[in-house]
Amino acid sequence: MTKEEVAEILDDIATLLELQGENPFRANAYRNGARAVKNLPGDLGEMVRQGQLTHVPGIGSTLREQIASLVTTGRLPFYDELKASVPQGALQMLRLPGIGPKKVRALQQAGITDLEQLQQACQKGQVAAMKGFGEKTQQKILEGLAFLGEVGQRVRIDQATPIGQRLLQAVRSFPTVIRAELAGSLRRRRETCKDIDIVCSGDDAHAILQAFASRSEVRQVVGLGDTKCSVILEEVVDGHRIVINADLRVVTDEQFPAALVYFTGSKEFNIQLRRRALARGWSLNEYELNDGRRAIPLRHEADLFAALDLDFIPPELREDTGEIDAADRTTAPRSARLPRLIEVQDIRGVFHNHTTYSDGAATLEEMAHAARQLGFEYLGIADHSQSLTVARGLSPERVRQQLADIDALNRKFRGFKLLKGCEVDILVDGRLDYPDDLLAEFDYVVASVHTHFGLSEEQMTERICRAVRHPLVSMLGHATGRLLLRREGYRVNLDRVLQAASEAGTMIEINAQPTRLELDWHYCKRAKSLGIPLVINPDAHSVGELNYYVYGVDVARRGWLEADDVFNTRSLQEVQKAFRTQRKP
DNA sequence: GCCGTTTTCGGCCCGACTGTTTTCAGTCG
Repeated sequence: MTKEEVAEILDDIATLLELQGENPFRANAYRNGARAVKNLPGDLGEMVRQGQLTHVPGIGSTLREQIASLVTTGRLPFYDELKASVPQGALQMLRLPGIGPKKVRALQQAGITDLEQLQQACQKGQVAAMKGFGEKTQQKILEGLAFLGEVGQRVRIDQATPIGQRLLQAVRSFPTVIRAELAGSLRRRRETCKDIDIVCSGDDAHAILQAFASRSEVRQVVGLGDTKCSVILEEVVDGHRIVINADLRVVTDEQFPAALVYFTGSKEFNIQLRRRALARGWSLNEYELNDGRRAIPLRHEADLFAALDLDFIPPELREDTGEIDAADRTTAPRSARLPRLIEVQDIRGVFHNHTTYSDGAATLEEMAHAARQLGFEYLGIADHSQSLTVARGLSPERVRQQLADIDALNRKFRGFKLLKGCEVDILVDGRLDYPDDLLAEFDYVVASVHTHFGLSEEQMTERICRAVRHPLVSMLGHATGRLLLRREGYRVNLDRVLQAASEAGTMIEINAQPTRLELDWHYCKRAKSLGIPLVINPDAHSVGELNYYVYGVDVARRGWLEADDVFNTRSLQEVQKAFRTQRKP
């Protein structure tokens, strides 16, 4: 069982305990445990066997035993019993806005155990009559039922970003607004967002909130108070209708720095920051940092960090995975420091891109032109290999033709070069889809899994490790095959894959397609610690998709990567040299 | 359930908003 699966079960247990009306702190302990497991460095099975879970904060004796049971037997009787005692419908009710564990419990005790019964009870007016409920709650449930599956779903970052940017510009243009910034997961550049958070400072909060609530893209005003407005937006992005929540919070300009930190989160990061303030007898909330006598004057976010003896922590790192310790100015000698994160302009080229030769929409020439427009020094072409017929994978003859075309084009370029690569399929047994003599003709080779997703974890891990160890493979393509919000990745032990890559000197791709965004940032951090170079690749199938590399930079930043950790920050010469030396005879 | 330079028991971040209430519980972030 993978770390992710174990973490999900612990998280489920937390939810089930809440639904049972258990002590909320006990439930929270399971959520913390889930997070701790997810962030563990290394192979969970190995750590359990070695007894290394003993010193992990957030995992005590009970969780340790339960995790061991899950890892060694794949089962946890406690979880099974808990699951059996809570009706499936209860979990679905939790997805309704405004409905939490307490209300679900009340409904269950009234004999309403699934969504269908809930709808009927609301229509008959029975829910409004229950203690603690009322007309409005009943109406809200009915509205929630109508939009279930639409509102409250997470949205990909490439879809949320343009909506957030437009909204932010609008807020900045409202009269009396002084400062405004995106906050929340969008500012932390998470792969997906549940809502769009904006914080602003201004003199007339009422007018600002009114202007926000009256925007044309607002479908519904969910809440409107003195300092805060919550709406549901409906917008079309790239031809897709997106429904997403948006919150605006208005504070005074003196409060803005503390508010921005607070609403940027993450929640776990905020808790740690607040604990740090408490530890010195201070207090921190969304308005101010107070030393017990007065609010400490803050002009910018960095002032708040400095007041707590911390270096400025970039939003992408605020996940409570060690960034506060790394930023701590009081520990001497500094054991760990915050990384100087990679930036978009550090990228000099990308390696995994398709053309009309296989399933791309643009020709070699068009792709090269677009890459030069982006200021790249080089562009790697890596079309699909022969067995991937659905993507018009290239036969050896066709791909040799492509290599000749690239040579011809390169003779025309000054200060720019097309690099010759391929995205070779990793066959079901871990062999590659081209013979070695052909692979040796490329400048570099990306190896990816596109078929047989249903293998067991053991088989898939072996399959990928074998490809990663192949002396002609330069980098592993999209490491787990996940499609965000649509498909889980295949079952694979990534810790073993990383180990194999580290030993073989094989690089690993950060696939910057916003539908994929893997290697997941948790593992980027781990890859870095193993000395594996990461490669940001847009996996572009058209000219426009070359721009996706910026989302790969987001992932890299969340994974603590510096420019030196990412292969495509190197110059053309360095890249070519590295590819050559990677292939030891 | 976890955790400990105040503690092995008694805490566990904290405020806004809503709706159902006559003073506050539940939800949310």
